Amino acid sequence: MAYRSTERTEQHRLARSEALVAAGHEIVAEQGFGAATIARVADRAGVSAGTVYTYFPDKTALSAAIFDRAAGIELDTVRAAVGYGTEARLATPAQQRLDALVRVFGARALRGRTLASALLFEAADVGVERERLVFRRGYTETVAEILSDGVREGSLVADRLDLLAPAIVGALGEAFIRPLMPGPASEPEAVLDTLAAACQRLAGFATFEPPGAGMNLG
Amino acid sequence: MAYRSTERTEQHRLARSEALVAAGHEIVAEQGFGAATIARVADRAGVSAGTVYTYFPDKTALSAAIFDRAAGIELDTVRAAVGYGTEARLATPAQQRLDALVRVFGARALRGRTLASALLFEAADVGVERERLVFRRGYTETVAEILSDGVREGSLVADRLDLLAPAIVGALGEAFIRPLMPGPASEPEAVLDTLAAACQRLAGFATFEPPGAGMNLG
Amino acid sequence: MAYRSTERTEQHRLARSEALVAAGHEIVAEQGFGAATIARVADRAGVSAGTVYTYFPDKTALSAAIFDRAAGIELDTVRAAVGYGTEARLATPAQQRLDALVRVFGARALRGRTLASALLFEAADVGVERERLVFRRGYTETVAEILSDGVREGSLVADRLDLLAPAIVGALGEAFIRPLMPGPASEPEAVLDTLAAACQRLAGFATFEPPGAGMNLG
Amino acid sequence: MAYRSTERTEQHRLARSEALVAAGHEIVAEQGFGAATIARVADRAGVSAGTVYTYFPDKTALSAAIFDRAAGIELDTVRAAVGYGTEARLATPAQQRLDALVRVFGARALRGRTLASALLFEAADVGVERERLVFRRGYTETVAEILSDGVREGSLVADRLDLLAPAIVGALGEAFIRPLMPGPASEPEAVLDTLAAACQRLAGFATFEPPGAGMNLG
DNA sequence: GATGAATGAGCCTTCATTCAT
DNA sequence: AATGAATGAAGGCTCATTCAT
Repeated sequence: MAYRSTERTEQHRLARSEALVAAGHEIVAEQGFGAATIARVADRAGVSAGTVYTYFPDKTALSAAIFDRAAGIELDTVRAAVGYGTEARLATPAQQRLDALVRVFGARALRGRTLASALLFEAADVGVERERLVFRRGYTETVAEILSDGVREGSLVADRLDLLAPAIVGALGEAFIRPLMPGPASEPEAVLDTLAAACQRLAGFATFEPPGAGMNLG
Repeated sequence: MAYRSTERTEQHRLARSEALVAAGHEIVAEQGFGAATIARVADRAGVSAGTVYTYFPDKTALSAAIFDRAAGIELDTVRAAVGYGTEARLATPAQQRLDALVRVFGARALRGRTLASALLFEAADVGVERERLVFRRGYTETVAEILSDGVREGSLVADRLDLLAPAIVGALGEAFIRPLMPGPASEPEAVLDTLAAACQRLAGFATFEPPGAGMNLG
Repeated sequence: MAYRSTERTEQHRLARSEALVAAGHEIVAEQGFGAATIARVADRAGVSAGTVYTYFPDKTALSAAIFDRAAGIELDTVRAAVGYGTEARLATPAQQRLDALVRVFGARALRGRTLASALLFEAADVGVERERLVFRRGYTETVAEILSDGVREGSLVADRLDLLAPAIVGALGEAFIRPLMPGPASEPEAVLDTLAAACQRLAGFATFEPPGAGMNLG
Repeated sequence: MAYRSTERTEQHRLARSEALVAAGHEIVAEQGFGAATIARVADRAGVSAGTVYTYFPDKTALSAAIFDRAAGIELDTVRAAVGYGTEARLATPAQQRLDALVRVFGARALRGRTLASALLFEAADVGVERERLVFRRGYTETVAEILSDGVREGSLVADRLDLLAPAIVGALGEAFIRPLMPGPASEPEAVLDTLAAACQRLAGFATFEPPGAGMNLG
């Protein structure tokens, strides 16, 4: 009766909720989590501040949702690029997949530094910190899969993947995202090349000639 | 007389300023930059909030000064451990010095996570971000010196030290300070060993047997 | 047909309205008027917040209706216990009826403190305050009837029943409902006995031996 | 140096704090605790809202202070009227002192109903509720002292003073403060007379001829 | 120079009420 | 008649900054 809801309505709810998260995503990408106040997010979504509370119980939940969306997109892109979790991935040598991972991650990070920094480093809500853990674990698992594939295929000798994988994730985050040294900015290409090679060494692969993009680089 | 007076005054100014920065350092080490409000710093220094503005034009400047002090101490300790900038450093192989750097840095970071996290990651004032750049450059230069010493002594083949050095710094920061994966926490010793080895590889050194503490570890 | 429809509609209206008030009653009994927000009441009644405004012009009116219902039930129970307004009441001595009133009131209040407190004391809407007046008048009239019956039967000498009756009501409310003095809590039985006796004196009856429950205690 | 504080300053602090509490007192007396918001109190004290937090840690503390002041004045007045805690009190018969208590309490309550109601009944902050307990205990102790003096002097036979005393306090509060029955308002004098007599009976004193004011009635 | 009280903008959150559907 | 999303005015609280003394 009236409203014929649960279809149109539910869709609307999702759209609104999505709009709020999208607005938050934009703000975080531009200015970091510190700028993502309830009022600002609501305003950018074209909605009043009170309305936010129809969709999220509190700021922590909104922040977490924003983080989830932003980080999820990043992680999915990287995973797609290396065939994470697929059978098909084994058709490509592990070393080449690590190379792809570094390049996809790096290219995106260099393009959107504020966002990358917010996702990886910015101190924020408890909600964000909780999600961050999940997100980092996701990256670490992705790297770990590649490394253990490498071990299995014989191209890599390594123990303590539990320490090596996060170290690689860390090196990536740090090297790509942190504002690099002032002075003549290196061209992105050179940065990518060097760090891809460094990660190969870090992982323990033998020297590697980058193959040109053989996979989807997102 | 006038001069004298000015001198005394100047000394007093310095002492006060120093007391404020020291108080801030303590607070940041205990609770991060988020807790270092003007009122709290002034209070811990035994001074009124208004007085802070006699010594620093605004909060940004105070935060920057606090950062400088805290980060400076860390950097100096690491540099002392590897003989940065001294003639004497050349008596020790580069690879061994890199090992020392990793271990000193890591040991301090693991001991004082809040401070380390604040210095490396915590979102903060513009002032802090600016200083952070300087600080990271300091580390990078320290690593770079070791690497180029290695090249000179023939133990290392590497170009693009400008990219390699920050990658090493980044890997260190990330791997030591971020909350590691949930699950069984590795013992600090194992962490240090593994990361030291990984950094050797990252740098491009051949495999290395850690030598027992041959240098001052601060 | 038209009439029928109207009747059905009217019945429906009443049912809805009643459901809202009942929901409010529950909430007030559990958590007081402060918890009886429009949204909460509507939700518990299985109705949307907007719908409330179809039945009540504003929150004040809803609160008043809730109060009316809750207080009405209490008052009716007490009145039934003392035969208020019936011919039959005169078969029981006034003093014994006052005893019954005190015990019924007290027992219910001790059992449901939150509700009792909400009805008697909780600061609330203008609407509630207005109804509270009616409610208290109801109690006062009940006591007054007993007292004047007592005068008529010769067991009591009193003028100014208009002042005596509310004083008795007040003593009841206060003594039973307010958190009693800290320290060893008296057992409910003792409290009931003592206050029943005190009310006898307050009313002006001679000493009275409580008779065992001679009336319906609801 | 500068400010020569701790004398002038401390005095000023006290004055301001006092001004805030006084402003709160006024508001509560006029409109109850519900109206005593931080902003409103600050405004009436001629101060900004933020300033309140210089003097009170949070709203609970401010409310408690307001309550303390208002209730303290009332209690002190009543106690002075009955010689509470003094040796001199024993010169006056207990029954007469109870009479004085009722009249002083009642007269003040009838003069300032909103305040009395706020102090005795209004649901409010945790801070207020906590203080209210103390305040009620104060009244109860005052009544209890009179009653036990009466027992000692032989004019009264009573056990369970622990229940009788609060019942008297309750009766007073209720009968004087609650809006009495609508209709022709009784003259205050008659109300006082009747309730004073009722309280004598409630306490268990024999009939008593009111003596004309023999004590300070505040 | 030092003080520290005062300020006021800004943050998160709640809730009675309205209105297009 | 019913819906329930949206509103916007409060409310409590924090903190960098100013200024009379």
